[in-house]
Amino acid sequence: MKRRGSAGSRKCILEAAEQLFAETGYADTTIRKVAVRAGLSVGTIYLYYGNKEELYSELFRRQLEGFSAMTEPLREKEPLVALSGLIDSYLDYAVKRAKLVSMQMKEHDLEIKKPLKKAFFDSQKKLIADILEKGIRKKVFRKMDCRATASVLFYCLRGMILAQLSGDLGDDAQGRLEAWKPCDLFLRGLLRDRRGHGEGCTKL
Amino acid sequence: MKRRGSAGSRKCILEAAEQLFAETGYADTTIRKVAVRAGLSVGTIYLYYGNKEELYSELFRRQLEGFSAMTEPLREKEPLVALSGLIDSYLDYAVKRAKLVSMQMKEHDLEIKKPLKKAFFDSQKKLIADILEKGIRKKVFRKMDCRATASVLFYCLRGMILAQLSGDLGDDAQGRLEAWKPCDLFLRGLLRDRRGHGEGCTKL
DNA sequence: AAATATACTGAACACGTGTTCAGTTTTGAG
DNA sequence: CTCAAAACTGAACACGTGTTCAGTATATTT
Repeated sequence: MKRRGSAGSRKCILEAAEQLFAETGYADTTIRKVAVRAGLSVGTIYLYYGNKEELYSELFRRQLEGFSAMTEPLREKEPLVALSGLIDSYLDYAVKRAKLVSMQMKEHDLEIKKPLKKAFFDSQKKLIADILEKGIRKKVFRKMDCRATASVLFYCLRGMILAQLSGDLGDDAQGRLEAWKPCDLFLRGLLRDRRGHGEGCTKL
Repeated sequence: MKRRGSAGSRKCILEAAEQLFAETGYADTTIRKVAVRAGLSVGTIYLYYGNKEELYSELFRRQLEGFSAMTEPLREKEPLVALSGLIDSYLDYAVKRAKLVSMQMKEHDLEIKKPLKKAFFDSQKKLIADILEKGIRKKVFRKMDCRATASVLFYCLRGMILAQLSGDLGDDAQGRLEAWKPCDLFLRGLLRDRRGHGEGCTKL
C-alpha cells in the first residue's frame, strides 16, 4: 500500500476525525472509525495523536483559529458594517458547519478545551468591545460600558447560534435575514441620536 | 431490607438519577451508579424504567414542567415586571441548577427529547410574545412583530444562560444584576416614547 | 546490497457499559 | 398459617471502547 508520510497522514486523520465528530459527536466517534475513514490502522492514529482527547483538542483549536481569522478583519470596517458582519459570520458559521457547532455545544464542558475556549471568548469579546468603542468615537453609538455590553452581545450571538441549530431560523440566507429583522430592535439600543445617553431604565 | 413500594422506589430512582446526571452528564451516569445511590439493585431500575433513555426523558420532562410552572404566572403581571421576572427566572435557574442545565445543553440533540423541547420552546416563546403584546396594548412597548421578537428574545435569554454557565456573570445575585445592567440597552429597544415606531434601520 | 530509519499494522488486553432474567424475599389478603 | 402477588436481586451476557506493542513493510542512506 502507498504511504502518505508523516504530514499527509496527520492531515488525513484530522479530516476524517472532523467529519466523524461532526456527524456523530465525541462519544460516538471511535478511533476505529477514524482509522477506517482515514484509510489507516488504529495504531497509526496513536503514532500522531497521543489519545482521543488530544486529537479532538487539536481539531477544536484549528476551528477556533479559523473562526477568529474570519472575524478579525472586521476590526478595520466601519462600526455598523463590522457589527452586521459579525452577526453574519456567526450565523453563516452555524449554518455551514451546523453539525460541528452542534457537537461543540454538546461537548461544551470537556475539561481539555476550557483554556482554548476562554481565550477564544475573550478575544471575541475584545473584538466586539473594540467595535463598540470605535462606534462611540465616531458618534454612531451612544455612550456605554463597552466591555459589559460586548459580553452581553457575545452571549446573545451564541444564543442565536443555538436558535439556528434548533432549526428555528430556517436554512437559507433569506429566512435568516427575515428572522433577524427584529434584531434591529436590538441595534436601536446601540444607535445614538434618538435619545439622550443617560443611565436609562436601569431598575426596570 | 425495608421496601419502599412502587411509588417510593420510582421517586428514589428519579432523585438519584437527577443528581448523577447533573454531576456527571448523560454518558458517565451509569445505571449501576443510579442503583447504588437509590439504594436499589440494577434490576429494579429496569422494573420502573424501560431503559436509560426513558429514565432521562422522564427527568427532563419534569424539569421543563417545573420551569414552565415557574414562569407561567408572569403572564398576569404588568409587562415590564413580567419581562424582568422572566429574565430573573432564567438566570436564577441557571445559577441554582447549573449542573443540570449544563447537562441539558450538553445533551441538546438527544433524539428522545426533541418533541419535549419543541413544545417547551414554543410555550416559552408564546409567553414572551403575549407579554410583548400586552405591553404594546398598554403603550409601554413600541409596535413590533411580537412573534419574531419573542423568538429573538428567547434565544438571547438562552445565550445568557450559557454565559452564566461559563461563569462569566458571577454567582451571586449582586454580580448578576451588575452584569445585566447593560441589558437595559436591550430593553430600551423595546420601550416606546423615545422615538417613532417606524420600520427602523432594518438594512443596517 | 546491506543497514538503518521511518511508517504502518491489527490482534490482543483490560475495562466498562446497558440490559436480562431465573431466582429470592417481603407483603398482605383470605 | 398459607400462598400468591408484588418488589427486589445481582451474576451473567454480549458488546464496544481506548490503548498498546511486537511485528511487518516501505523508504532512505551508506
